[in-house]
Amino acid sequence: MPVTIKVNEETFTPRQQAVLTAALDLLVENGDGLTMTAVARRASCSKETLYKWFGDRDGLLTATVQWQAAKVRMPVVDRSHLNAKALRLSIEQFARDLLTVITGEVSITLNRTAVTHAAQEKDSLGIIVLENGPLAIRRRLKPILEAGRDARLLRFDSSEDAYRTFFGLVVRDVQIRLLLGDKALTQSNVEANIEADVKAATDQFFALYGAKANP
Amino acid sequence: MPVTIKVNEETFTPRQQAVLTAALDLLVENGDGLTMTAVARRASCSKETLYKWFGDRDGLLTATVQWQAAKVRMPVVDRSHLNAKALRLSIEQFARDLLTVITGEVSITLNRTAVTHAAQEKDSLGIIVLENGPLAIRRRLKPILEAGRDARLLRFDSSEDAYRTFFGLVVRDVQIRLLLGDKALTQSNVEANIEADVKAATDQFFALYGAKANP
DNA sequence: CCGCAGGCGTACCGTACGGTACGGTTCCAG
DNA sequence: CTGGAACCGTACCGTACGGTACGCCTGCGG
Repeated sequence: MPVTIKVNEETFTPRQQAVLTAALDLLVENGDGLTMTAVARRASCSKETLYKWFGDRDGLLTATVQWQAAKVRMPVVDRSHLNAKALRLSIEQFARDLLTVITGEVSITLNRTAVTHAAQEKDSLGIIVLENGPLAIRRRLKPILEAGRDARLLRFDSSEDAYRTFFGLVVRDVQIRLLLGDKALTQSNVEANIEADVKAATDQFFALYGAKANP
Repeated sequence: MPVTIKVNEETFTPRQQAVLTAALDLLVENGDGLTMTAVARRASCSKETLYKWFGDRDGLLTATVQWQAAKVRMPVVDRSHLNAKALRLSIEQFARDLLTVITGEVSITLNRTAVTHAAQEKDSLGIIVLENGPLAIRRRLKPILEAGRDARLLRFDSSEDAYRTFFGLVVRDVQIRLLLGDKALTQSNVEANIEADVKAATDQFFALYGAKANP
């Protein structure tokens, strides 16, 4: 059984990327019903090629998730002159990005796929999703938070705790409800409220961690 | 194809409950690999009986989730004399219950199963899990919050928003990381920190919604 | 004692799908 | 022009699993 998982290798030929796009499309529209035959037909390639390129079904799945997750790129925040207003805008931007990503159809599909995968003692997809989702935001947000603390604009002991509180304030129960297919949370319904939610979460975050807040 | 989904009928004979217990055990230990043959063997019953009782595989799955989810019962909080201390203890208790439930192995399994199910345009399991998980807590917490507001101990416009903020402060990124199989979050690791997390979340909740907090 | 309903165990069927093999085509190097 | 590498399309294989059929046993009402 050829494994050849190219986890840390995101270089795919255009043809391979076309295959991955087809796989992702099938994943999004058809739910979990991703079959090798379907991918081959959709991408107009042979199954043999799929197996040559990706090893097995898991390899194809991993490559798809890896490749797509890596495409999520958050805007870099200017950290040079960090007054109160700029900090607040940065935080708001992170909240907006986070909400936009997790409510997107692709993100929901990828998270569902990874959760399903994790239910079978396979945690590779979960790690990839975590790494490119929450943890990516954390890596980018933490320096901002610490810069804010250095500038006496924020107050906290652990930037890790501050980040996780931020995550909770922003995401709340939206992600789990979307993953569970809650019909009351249509995507348009959520998107319409993103701005209000962003503002509310940012207000609450500053209420808890702003310099003027109680220690 | 006999359907006979007994969604609002949680009366199962002891023999049927033994079957459901076997199904749940298999689900927990074997992940997604729940096969009718395995359940029949584990429960020492025939597949034909399974199909007679539960219709099909989905029916068995639904009955299992429904039956188990309904077993989660949260303690009722005394609402009669609601001073500040009692309110705080109640809130803490809800936070503790919520964290304890969602970090439990059974809850993780059920949520994973429901998410997997939702990836196939089947939202019945998701609804059941939602209904008996977050929404059950919401139903019980909201009256407490509103009583707290009536007693001038809390301040908020929408009890819905207050509840969802509470959920976010308590759950943060723990649930999604557990569902994705994050190895850094072993169950024991989380359980050891539950008390500290409960206190922190409650503190933050009161900082945001306590009567003395900024409007 | 008889008959039958309920249920166990097992054999069986059909199908879907992962994975492989193979012939045919295109394209490029020499 | 020729050999070969890459790849497409498709046929094929093996297996796992959902669902059904059937034979047998047990308990119980009459």
